Amino acid sequence: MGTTLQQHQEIAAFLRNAISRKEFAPGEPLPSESELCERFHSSRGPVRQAMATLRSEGLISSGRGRRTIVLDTVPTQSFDGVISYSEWCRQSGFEPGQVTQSVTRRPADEALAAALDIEPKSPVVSVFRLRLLNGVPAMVERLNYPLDVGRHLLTFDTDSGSIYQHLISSGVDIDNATRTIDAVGADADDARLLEVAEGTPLLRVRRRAFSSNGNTIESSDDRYLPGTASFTLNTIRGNPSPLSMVSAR
Amino acid sequence: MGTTLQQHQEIAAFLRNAISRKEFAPGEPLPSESELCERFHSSRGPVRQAMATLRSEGLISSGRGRRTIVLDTVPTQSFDGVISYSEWCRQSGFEPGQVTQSVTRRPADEALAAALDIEPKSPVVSVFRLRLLNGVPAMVERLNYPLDVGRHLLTFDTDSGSIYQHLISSGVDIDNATRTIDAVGADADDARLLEVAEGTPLLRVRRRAFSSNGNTIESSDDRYLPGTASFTLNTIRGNPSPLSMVSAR
DNA sequence: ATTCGAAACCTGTATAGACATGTTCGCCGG
DNA sequence: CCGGCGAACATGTCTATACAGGTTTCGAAT
Repeated sequence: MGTTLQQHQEIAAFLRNAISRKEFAPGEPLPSESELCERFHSSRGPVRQAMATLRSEGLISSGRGRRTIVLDTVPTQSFDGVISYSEWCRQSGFEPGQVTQSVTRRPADEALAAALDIEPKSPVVSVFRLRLLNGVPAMVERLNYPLDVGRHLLTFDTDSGSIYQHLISSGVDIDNATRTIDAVGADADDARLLEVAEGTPLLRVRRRAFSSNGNTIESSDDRYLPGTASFTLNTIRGNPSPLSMVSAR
Repeated sequence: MGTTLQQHQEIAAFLRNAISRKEFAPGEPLPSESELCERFHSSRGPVRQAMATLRSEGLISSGRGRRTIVLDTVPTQSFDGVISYSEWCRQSGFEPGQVTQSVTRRPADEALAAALDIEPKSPVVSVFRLRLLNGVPAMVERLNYPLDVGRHLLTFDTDSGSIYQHLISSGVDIDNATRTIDAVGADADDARLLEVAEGTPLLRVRRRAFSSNGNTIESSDDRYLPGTASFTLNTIRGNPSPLSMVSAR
């Protein structure tokens, strides 16, 4: 954990911190690069690297000649928060909770096998949980893992906490993830668990997670009650957006 | 337009191109930095800058010691595509269309004034359009502009094409934008225009656009028919995600 | 043949300096 | 008082070099 930070990480962390507590007001300028160089006894490289990070996070806007300014601020999200509902809650200051409906070991059907990039009928482990936000139903979670990942869950109490944490500490290597966001109507299960009418609009987030050598680790489907969660993104001219809108047609 | 590209932009464009046409297969390695240096007669700086861009777009994953690998690829989106439905369609190979319902000049109510960061009752220009994808209803668009921006629209035929293009060529400076994504049920207008039942789940994207000196330029609300559009995002361990999930509670 | 270890290679990090190009601000002249 | 020019300053781009800390590979010793 407490590994020493690199300079550019230290600078980025300092700026993120100062921005989030409004020490640098939205709309007005950050210290100039040369000031930051002095303050951190660093050359321009690390400073610019930190700036580039903040820019790609949508926190600041800069340009030739002008001072770098702070944008009206959207909190950023760590990788852990992207993957794990529990982590996200904790980062946002809420209390996560879960009520497990089922943990199943079964052979994969066509669609799931394709999503996990394995042979059809290979064994998979599926988890079906209702997730709570401060004790109130907020999301329905359907997780699917290939057996060599999911086997760590068969002896795990899925009501006790974060599956992600458990997988990490079991040595599973998660390197990157793809999320697809759309809207669906609540099906019968969703409706019952979230205590709404069938067909109620839900925000759906499908996620596939991969290890650094390309193996698919997870394929999941989370459905949020509207009002519980929404997604926010800053995009800056000249920085291509990593969020791409895709048509199904 | 045809300004000469900087080296790092040229390298990034080359790699994006090669990746998108699968000349570098998903899952396997990109040329090493030193190869790219040779190929582009450049030092490591520009090459690493290009890599950093692709990484923040979620296209590649790299790490100390290992080769840089191509992730299963999500097309990226230019800033124009973020702002403009017409641009997005064109980038995705579809034919955009529009049927204007109304263009209105009126005083802002409380909520809209707050969203546009102007005094209540200041005049605003609102545009209400049905948008088509290859001739089929796909999205309901509600755009709102402060008068000094919107005045360019009062004499513009909003059925003729891209409002964004028109504003740009009228000299409006758009620097960054915030998008918030959630799900809502279709209201009476949505339902009528999209030819679905009231309450049908729609994917809503609210957008606020800003100039480089912080003025709010636009506040909009787009509602997509499910199946027409979804959002996809790659996130890589160690790169904080610019897409942040926010709870309303 | 198998295993272990060192060399080769790769990306990450940092330094220092140079020049390009846009913005801001103040001085000076009209 | 105002306008315009220029200096100072800001960020963007590029080069060259060095070292750190991982992975891969291949050869030598067992």
